[in-house]
Order: sequence, then structure tokens, then C-alpha cells
Amino acid sequence: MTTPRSEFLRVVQERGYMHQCTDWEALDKRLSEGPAAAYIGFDCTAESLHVGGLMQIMLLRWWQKTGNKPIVLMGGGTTRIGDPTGKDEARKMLTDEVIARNMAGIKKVFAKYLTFGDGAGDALMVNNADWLDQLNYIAFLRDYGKHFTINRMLTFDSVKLRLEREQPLTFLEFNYMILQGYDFAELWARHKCLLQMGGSDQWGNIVNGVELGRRVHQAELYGLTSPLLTTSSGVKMGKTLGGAVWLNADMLSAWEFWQYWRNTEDADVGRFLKLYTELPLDDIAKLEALQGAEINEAKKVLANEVTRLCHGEAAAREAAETARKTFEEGALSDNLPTVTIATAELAAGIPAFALFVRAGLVASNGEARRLIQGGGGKVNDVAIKDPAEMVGNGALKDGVIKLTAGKKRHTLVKPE
RNA sequence: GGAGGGGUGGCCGAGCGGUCAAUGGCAGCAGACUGUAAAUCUGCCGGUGUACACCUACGUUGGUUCGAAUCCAACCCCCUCCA
Repeated sequence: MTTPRSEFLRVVQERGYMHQCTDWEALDKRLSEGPAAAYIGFDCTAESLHVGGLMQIMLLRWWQKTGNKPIVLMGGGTTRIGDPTGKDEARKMLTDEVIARNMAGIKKVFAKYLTFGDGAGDALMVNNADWLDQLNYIAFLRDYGKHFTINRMLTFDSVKLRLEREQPLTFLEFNYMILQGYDFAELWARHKCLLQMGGSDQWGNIVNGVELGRRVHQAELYGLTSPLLTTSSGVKMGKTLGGAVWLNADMLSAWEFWQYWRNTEDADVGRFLKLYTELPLDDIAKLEALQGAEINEAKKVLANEVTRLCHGEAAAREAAETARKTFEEGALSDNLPTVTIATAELAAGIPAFALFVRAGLVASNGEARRLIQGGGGKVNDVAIKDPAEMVGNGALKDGVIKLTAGKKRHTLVKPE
């Protein structure tokens, strides 16, 4: 792989976004000749995307930054089918209402990363339900179905895996890749979109689209996939204490989001800086080279930058400041997650374990008891011994009670 | 359609009449050590009440039994071989 001439592919190569490409040389040649349109599809399976999809968003952002037109494809139609890729069994069918709600949630995040509009380089958002929902079955089979051989479809990993494991693959799911291929061809026809990007698991689906475009429209289309990201410990990215690391603020606060990145393993810092921030590579190299505890500075930069992109400058600064106060000064910060308790109730006193449950730091009374008995529960930074210890107004300091579970999870309790 | 094997806690995977809330591993949580890292060591790891208890749980529904994840029957689903 030689150094690309096009700016976009240079970024892709240098920053580690590249896993596979259908024709790297040809794509480079094409991109160096002028702007183009590319798309990435997002199925509407949850109310928000999580960090697993962040790399794709960054790809679109770079694509736009390097002078090209990004297209965000919402899978309003394909979500009704369900992508069988990488799954052992069919996913539950989502109702149209759920899909619509999910789409509304997912849409929000893109405005933060892309500039939408009607201009040449402006991002465009489309929904494949617009063309999939009214497909005529017979006409579709005749026009497009004839280009897919079962023989070939059986060779794709997503299908092969199911067959080898002898897990059922329904005809419904089997059609997913055809429809995704059709999406690509359709986006070429509508918007001269010549590149589809996606995670490495999408390779088969993407290749289908490339071939379909060539057969139906004699178009030269390209596919490019990004690596599946795991942490250095081999864990798939995107899990945090509470669950997935969502991108939408109403599902995961900016503070928790910032914390997620701040807690990156040493070995991942450089890689993540390249993938999830836009810092110049020279700067990243310097940060990456920090040794020992120094590398914490790099983690802060990482958390600041990623949070700034996703939640905005103010939220990032606030999270950083909250962290500084909380962890470096050991002081109280107003911006920690907060729950309120009725004044009268607090005055009467609440058992410590119950308070931890109320604060959302643990899921059950039993868990709270175990946490406290294990020495992991603190009230105002002092470990408590007895789960049943009453906490009341006497614990108020500056009008709040600070609860801590373990070393990193803090919540403030305020009377109201 | 016939013969056989199997469905166990988030996952993998033991258990095959009581001592089973169910061995073990992974994941997770906490403590120690640190740097809000990794590795390591230790504890915890269904719920409610914190002894004892009770509830919920081993595909579903019934049955046998003082007592079942364990035995029986029917049903559902998966797998293997034969047709």
C-alpha cells in the first residue's frame, strides 16, 4: 500500500481506519481527481448509537473535511428485515413504532459531527425506507434478483457461518444483503454515491453493492471497511459500568462519557487518539510517548477531545473540571451526577444501603450491602462499615451528601 | 416419517432424586498494590429480610415422590444419523 495521493485516503491510512478496500489504487485515483459522495448505513436497532459506531461517524467527518459529500443512510427499511451478519439467530422483529423512535434518536448525533445542507459538500441524510418500502416484488426480482446467484451468496461469511453452525437462516434475513446491495446501487443512481464504508463485518454486504452497481448501472463503485475495534485486553469496545457507551446525552451523560475515555488503557491511548480525535499526528505521537503516570495527561486530552466532538466544548470542559476537582483535589464538585431526596425523608434518616440504591449506584439492596461490607461504599469520602447506618441531615456538607461506590463512581444527594 | 443426542444463572460449561441458588472458567463489582492504567493477589457475584428463613430460577406444562435441575408423560425448540 503506497502513500495515497488523495487526502482522504491518506487520513484513512495514517490514522488507522483502514481494514479492507475493494480497490485502493483505483479509489485513490478517483478521489484525487475531485470530490465524491460516500455513504455509511446505520440500522435503527437502538435509540442511540454507541461508541462502536463512532469510528464510522469519524470516517464520514473526515470525508467531509477532505472536501467530499457524506451521506448518512438511515436504515428505516432494512431494520425491518434485520441484518443476520455476525448473529447466531434472528433478531426479534422490531415494530415500526420502535424503528421510528430509534431513528429519531440516532439522527440527533449526526448534526454534531457533520454539516448538513444543500450545498455540494454538505452532508445528506436519507432513509432507505423511501425506496425499499414500495418495492414491487416481482419487478425487483426481475431487475435485481437476477444479478444475485445463490451460489455466490452462500459463500458470504454471514451466510456461511449460519449454515456451518446449522443455525437457521430465514429467507427474510437472507434478503438483507440484497437490499443493502440495492441501497448502494440506488444511492449511486440518486446521488452518484460511489463509496460505501462500514465496519469490517459489513464487507460482504458492501461487496454485494459494488457488484450490483456495476451490473445494473455499469458504475465503478468502491467499498472500504474499518477494523473491528477491541481494547488491548481484547474486549469489544463500548461497555461501561452501566452498559453501552451511548453517544446521546440523554442516555449517557457527558460526564460518564468523558470518564469512559479517561479510563482508557495505556496501550490504547495512541490508537484511540488517532481514531477518535482530530489532533495532528505529530501531537499524538508526543502524547503517546509519555511514560508511566505521565500518560494520564494523554488520556485527559483524549477524553476532552472526544467529548468535545460529541457533546460540545462546554460539556467537555465541565466534565474535565469535575474530574479535576473530584479526583485531583478530592474536592466536591457540583456537577457530579445528582439525585434528590425529599427534605423530610432525609431529616428522618435513610439507611446507607437504601441511599446507595436510590442514588443508582447499585441495583439492589443486597448489592448495596455487599458493596458496603466489602469496604467499597463511602459517604462524604469516608468508608462506612454498617450497611444499615442511618444517613440523615447530619451528613449534609454544603447542602449535599456525597456517595461513592468504589473509586470512581460518585453521586451527590441533595435534599429537595 | 424412523433412531439417537440435547435445551442449566450475562456467556461457556458441570451436575443427573435430597448435603443445589446449583462445581469450574470468562465477564462484572469491590478491596490491596498503583497512575481514575495494565498485570497480580483477595473477597463478592438471583431477590427480599442480613442468624435460621422466605420467594424466584435449571425449555414449557403436568405427574411420581416426604423431597426433582435430576425420575415419568406430553408438548416446543435445536442437533446427529437413516428415509
